[in-house]
Amino acid sequence: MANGQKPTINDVARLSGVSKKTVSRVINKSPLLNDATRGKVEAVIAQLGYVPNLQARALALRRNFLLGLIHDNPNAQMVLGVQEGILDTIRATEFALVVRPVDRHSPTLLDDIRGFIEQQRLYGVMLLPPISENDNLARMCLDLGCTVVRMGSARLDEDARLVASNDRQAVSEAVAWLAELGHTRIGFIAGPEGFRSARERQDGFVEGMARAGLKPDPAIMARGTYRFESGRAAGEQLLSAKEPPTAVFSSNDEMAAGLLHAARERGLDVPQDLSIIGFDDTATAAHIWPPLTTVRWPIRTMASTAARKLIEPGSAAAAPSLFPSDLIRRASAVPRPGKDAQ
Amino acid sequence: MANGQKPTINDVARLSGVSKKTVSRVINKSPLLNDATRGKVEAVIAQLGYVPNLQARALALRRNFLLGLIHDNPNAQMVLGVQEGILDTIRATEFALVVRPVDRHSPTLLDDIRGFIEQQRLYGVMLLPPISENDNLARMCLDLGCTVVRMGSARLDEDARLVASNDRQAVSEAVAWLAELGHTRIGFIAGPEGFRSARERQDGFVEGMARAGLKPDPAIMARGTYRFESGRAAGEQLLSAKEPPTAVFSSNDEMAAGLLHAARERGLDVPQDLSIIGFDDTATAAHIWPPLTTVRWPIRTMASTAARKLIEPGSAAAAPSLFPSDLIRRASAVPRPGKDAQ
DNA sequence: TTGTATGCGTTATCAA
DNA sequence: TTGATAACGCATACAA
Repeated sequence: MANGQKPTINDVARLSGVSKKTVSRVINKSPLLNDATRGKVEAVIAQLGYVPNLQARALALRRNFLLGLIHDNPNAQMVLGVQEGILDTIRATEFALVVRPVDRHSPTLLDDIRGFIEQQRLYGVMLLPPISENDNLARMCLDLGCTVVRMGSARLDEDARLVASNDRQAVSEAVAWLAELGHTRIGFIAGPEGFRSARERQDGFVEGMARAGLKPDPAIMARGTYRFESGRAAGEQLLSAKEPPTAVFSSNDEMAAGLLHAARERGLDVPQDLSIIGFDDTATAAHIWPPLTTVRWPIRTMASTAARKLIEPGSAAAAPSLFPSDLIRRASAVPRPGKDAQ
Repeated sequence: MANGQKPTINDVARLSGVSKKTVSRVINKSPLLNDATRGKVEAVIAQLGYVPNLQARALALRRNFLLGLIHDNPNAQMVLGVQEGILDTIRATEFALVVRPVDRHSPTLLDDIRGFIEQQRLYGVMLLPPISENDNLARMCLDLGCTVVRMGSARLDEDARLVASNDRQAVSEAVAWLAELGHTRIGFIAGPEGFRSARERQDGFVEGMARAGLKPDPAIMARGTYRFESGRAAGEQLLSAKEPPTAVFSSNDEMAAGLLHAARERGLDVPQDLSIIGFDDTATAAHIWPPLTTVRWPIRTMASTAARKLIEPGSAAAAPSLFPSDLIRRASAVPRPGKDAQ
């Protein structure tokens, strides 16, 4: 405090006439403390505007107060939702959120992340899909002595280290909805190979078709990369089939937007000639025309829960790890035209 | 190293038979060091997998290695772009990026941010619009002993603390482009009052109109909130004017998407009946139909530069602080129909 | 070119 | 219930 520096625990101790250790006890809310002393010290703390030095605490405690968010995710809305969810949990704590976008195609991915965790000595990390599906990565983080929570679209780890949506069921229900609307020629745009979410959604599609008594037709199924352009390409393929679909489920919104463009370019009217359902409920979904019927999963709540699992490993297993999704019904999926007339 | 702990500088010193200080010199790349000693120590470091403890360094150096990103921004794509830009710069350094979404309407905004900076003892912070326009906030960060760079849409601080686009000029050019396409009834959707960017864009509109010899007509100008719904509402207002516009500049993409919906609901064809230009080049812009002509500013480069200014205050003033924007010409703005026939 | 003693701000140990 | 002293891992001042 002497000069223009920030006050330290020593300043507080001196001014309140107690030892450093006593101040430390006040900071750490130790129960064995005389109320009078506590009050005295707290007054000085307030008066000085003293804030404990987190780096010094980290050193002495041999632990850190940093949570890492590691991701390689093309969906900005989702990443930001996750950040907000994590903040919901840690806002009132000493933890801070450190972000690290990575490139999943980098040959040095593992080493990069290892270096990051070691250098910053993270307390815990949250892994977002698709890299959350990498078991080696998760194991490495654990070996580095860092708690881990993986966000995914299926049970890809034990409860304490998982927050997941149930994509299979969600897609199955979306397809059931299309069937309910009278559609029988239902197409599908898959996500990229190797993505767990892509597989889950595909399984959900097959399951939903089966439940509706429908048979998936490979002629109106295509694979995309989750990107807009791939959705457009897949759309061209599907729509040029001999017997084109009257409805298509796209494994994410961005590809659904691409499909919409493909339909427009062929002079088709959406939703009259073609119903579309997407997945993710990104900002785009509500802003395109027609507004897109899509699957929304509770990103923010999941992320908030994940953060709690990270900083309270004790209660981690008890917190929920599976979260239900909702079908958001907008204007892009309508009853099959002429259905009533049949 | 003794037990299962991470190796420290002491372990390295002992195993390589030198003092701690010598190891410290190796870590810090001190020039006055015998090459042989350096090699010997580096070998031990590699063998042990030793990583210096950043918290201990922070304590000894009385500085930290954390950069903060403080924002209350509705545009996810932009925030993520900023994060990636900052990472481009700090990836090879010891710095980490800590994020803090805030609520600009919170009455305790200043106190929240102060607590955050003090607690984490940030080295520097980057402020995103619209809160970057808050002079009191910027000053507080500075007073807290933390370097600051503000991202904005005009010169709102000195070079060392600024990365900005020139929104006024960009909008002026966009309007010039509409005029070139033959439009004379050009409408405008403004951003929310109190936003510097909104003012700059409005000034740019007026300037562009003047340059084209056109007079802005208040009957086809409206104010929005930068959100989708406000764009739709503004659109309804503009399009129900006695003499509706044949082209509209919207102060951001999201409102442009809303305007598009309003046009559709009135049975108008975009772009045949109405040309639209937006601002930001968000993901949505390319994915709506028709693809939106819009203004793109170099977010990632700006953020990367901002990070450099933060961590190298010396060269900060020298780095560029004003960045040019581009008009991305897509399909939503076309020549005014019948113009040639006139 | 290298080493010794000391400090950074906090917590843990153990005694009072 | 409190306090003196020694860590925590690293950097700086000053010597050698």
